[in-house]
Amino acid sequence: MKSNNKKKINKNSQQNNNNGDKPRRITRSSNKKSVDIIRENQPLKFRQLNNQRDEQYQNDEQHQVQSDNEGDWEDGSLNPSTLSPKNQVNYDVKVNDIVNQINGVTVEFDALPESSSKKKRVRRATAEDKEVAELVHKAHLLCLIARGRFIDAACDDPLIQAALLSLLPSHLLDISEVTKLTINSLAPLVTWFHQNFHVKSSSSAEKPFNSALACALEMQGGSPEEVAALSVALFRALNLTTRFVSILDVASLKPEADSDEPPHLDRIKRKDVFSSSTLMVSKIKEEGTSSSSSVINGNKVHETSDQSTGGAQNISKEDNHQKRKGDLEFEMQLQMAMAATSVETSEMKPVESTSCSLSHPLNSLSPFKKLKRIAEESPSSSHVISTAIGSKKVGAPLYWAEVFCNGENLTGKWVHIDAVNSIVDGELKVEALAAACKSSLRYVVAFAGHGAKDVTRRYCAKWYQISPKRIDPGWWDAVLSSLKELESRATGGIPSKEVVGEVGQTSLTHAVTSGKSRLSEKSSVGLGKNKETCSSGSSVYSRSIAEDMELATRALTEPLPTNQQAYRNHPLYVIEKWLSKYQILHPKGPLLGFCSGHAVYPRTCVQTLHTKQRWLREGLQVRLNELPSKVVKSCYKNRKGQVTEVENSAEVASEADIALFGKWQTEMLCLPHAVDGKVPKNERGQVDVWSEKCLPPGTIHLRLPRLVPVAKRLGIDFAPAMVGFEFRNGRSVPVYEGIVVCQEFRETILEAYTEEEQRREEEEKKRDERQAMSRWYQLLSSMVTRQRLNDKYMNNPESETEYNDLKAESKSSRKDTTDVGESTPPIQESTHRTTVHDIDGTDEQYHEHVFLTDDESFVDDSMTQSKKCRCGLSIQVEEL
DNA sequence: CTGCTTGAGCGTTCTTTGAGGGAT
DNA sequence: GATCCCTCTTTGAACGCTCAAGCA
Repeated sequence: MKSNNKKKINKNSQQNNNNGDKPRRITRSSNKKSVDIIRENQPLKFRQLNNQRDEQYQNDEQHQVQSDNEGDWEDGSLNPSTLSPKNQVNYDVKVNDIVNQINGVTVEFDALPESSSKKKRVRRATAEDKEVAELVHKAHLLCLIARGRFIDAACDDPLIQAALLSLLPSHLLDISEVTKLTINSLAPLVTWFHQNFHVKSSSSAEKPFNSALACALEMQGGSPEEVAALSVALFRALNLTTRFVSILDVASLKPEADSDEPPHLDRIKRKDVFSSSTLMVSKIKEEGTSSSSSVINGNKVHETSDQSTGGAQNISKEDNHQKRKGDLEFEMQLQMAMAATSVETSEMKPVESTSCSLSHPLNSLSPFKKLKRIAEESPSSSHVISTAIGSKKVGAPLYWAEVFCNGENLTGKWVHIDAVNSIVDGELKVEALAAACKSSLRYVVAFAGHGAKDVTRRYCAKWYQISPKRIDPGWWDAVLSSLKELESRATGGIPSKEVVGEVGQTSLTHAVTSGKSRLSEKSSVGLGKNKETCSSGSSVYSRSIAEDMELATRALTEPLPTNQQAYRNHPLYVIEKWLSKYQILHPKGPLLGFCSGHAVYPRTCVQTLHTKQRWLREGLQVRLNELPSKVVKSCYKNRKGQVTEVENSAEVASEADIALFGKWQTEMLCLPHAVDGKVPKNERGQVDVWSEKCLPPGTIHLRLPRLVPVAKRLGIDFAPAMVGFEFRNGRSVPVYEGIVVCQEFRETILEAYTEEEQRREEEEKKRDERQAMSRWYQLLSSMVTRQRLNDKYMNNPESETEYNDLKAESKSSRKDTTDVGESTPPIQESTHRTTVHDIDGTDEQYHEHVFLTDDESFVDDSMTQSKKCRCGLSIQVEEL
């Protein structure tokens, strides 16, 4: 531990010294150094360290500085940040004092800590932080999926659907009879909905979602989530195949990503959002009721403010600024999900008249000025209703609908419909709008039939920016796999088995055959009665597969990024600049374009290079006459002990270069075949068994211990099998496991090994028994001796001489028993003659009991032996 | 505002095949 | 004298990734 600390300190100190403006280290390695500091009049500067970890280091450093009693010199430094704030007033003096105490010298400073504190200390997230953030991210995702499924189910509510239909003008009802649905045919419906339903304040966060939806229906307005859900319900009521789509505004995968930015930046961002032309949903001001409308990007957007209702939505920044915003969002979302799901089965209560005014605010739009004034308000005094509760990402489109239009393409098309903002087929606008509202488009999930499907690709043009912010795809796919199946069944995407067979999508075949869909009757009514949905499998051969292909195509046709940084980890494209040391482009083409003068190639051209030795581990060898694809400098030529040899030796230095080869330069490993029972060995007389591929032909690796003596005894040629390395005692040590022998000796060796192991086990068993016997004998002898001595001396205090005799006898008795060691105890050899001295102190005559073997008898169950003395005394002895 | 460079911090990867002394 | 066994000590440098700051 101590050495670890020392290491870290040294590293830290080295790094500090590398920087000219960094603190110099006060070291105990030489007092002369400290004197030199004065002589050269070089200033000492200290860096302000803020985090706890560094304080720990500093404490350790101080400790080292002050503990002069230790034998060897250790590096140490002094940092003023460990002083209390009060003490920092006299910082110079105090540090001088401390240093004086240590070294007896004077140190001058030319900088106060304030100047060095200008540079902010970067606190990096630890592995634990990242793990916690990932867990929060996952849990939040699951909650949001649950929430989405619940809303999706609410959209299938027949009462709500019926109520919506009752409001719909009769001429719009005809859309349900359209056989070839197109975007144009949807436009009037969306326009009507947009004119009649608006985003406004809502106290529904604490209500069951069905009740809230009914309330919003009656008010013809509600939260963005409710309005979007109403649009989905309307489309479903009209027999249109519809999904409820949501951006899962989930807590960041990166630790502390939300809380790093200072409050003033948050304020600026929020202000920007409200002054931006992309505002789409309302911001609620605490005082007064207002509504507003604005025209954004050609789309008319209504803004409605209302009395804030407190509760979950009233999130004061002052209250929460200490908390991680992502966690806060997660908690709020969790509360909403819990509140909503807890009453899932409850009856729909009558809508309260107090919260659901019968007056329609359709014609009460306030002027745009009002909105602007709201935006200029201090955020600390305002309360924001966001679709992501507690989120700063106000105005971002988070909920919309997707309607399947079978008349759009050959196979139909899922069409984005944001009825809240009256946007039809605006899938390309979503990312830009979300970005404008500082919202991240990490997960876009479509819900239908209690299922869910990730459709992020449809709305995301720059996947390379999104991908690093998402959870591990394996976990995400596993979570969605069963939900995707439900969604596909509900939207008519699951094809017949024959069709699946044609397409070759075995995974979907599995989805069909293993179908455990619990698609409710209600949802099937909402989704399944659509004529186009029920069209024959031959025409709609597989909606789900077609969509998967569409999304996959988008993934492969991403436009080239315009900045070269984006190519660093881009999944599709690469520029040579960002290749790592062991990578190369092969083949170098096709050229896809240029970015800042750098040629762009497909990522598939990137090949990983290895040394010849490294390829051997893969069971491959570099072909003869192959030239290295790349030569890099060895980073290990100057390792300890080799420095002097390597110095000034260009020849050796050139040998230190590492020749790298690509996989295309290799072939299957061709090792010499075993001949005449001889195992081909390497220069070390062994076989490196990195894998089975590394075994010479005709040999076999026997991974058993203690095989070497067996093979030696049988005279069979073998080689130790080295399976890897491990670091032990500060160095790399080869690890051997078993031996390599020719295949023909396999059975012979294994038989001999089995016999040898049996013999060894028997010997071990005998040895253990002997040890046990010996130890029992020692124990019993000690007890008997002790008792005899007690009987003889302790009950009859006598002279000092006798007492000394007692001690001497006791000592000799112990010695005797010790000397017996592990030899066979005499108790076993003496014709089973066991002696026990009489412990009855009342006997005047000393009697030594003798247990003869003739008087022994076994007690059946307890494995004990009964022994009798001629005097009548009997004892029971456990048989060993 | 965006993109690039640079530096720092942290985690991961790669490296690699003992020597000496005492007991038996 | 040969052989076996135990005990030393507990890598560390380079690289990759990410982020922040500064600059153009």
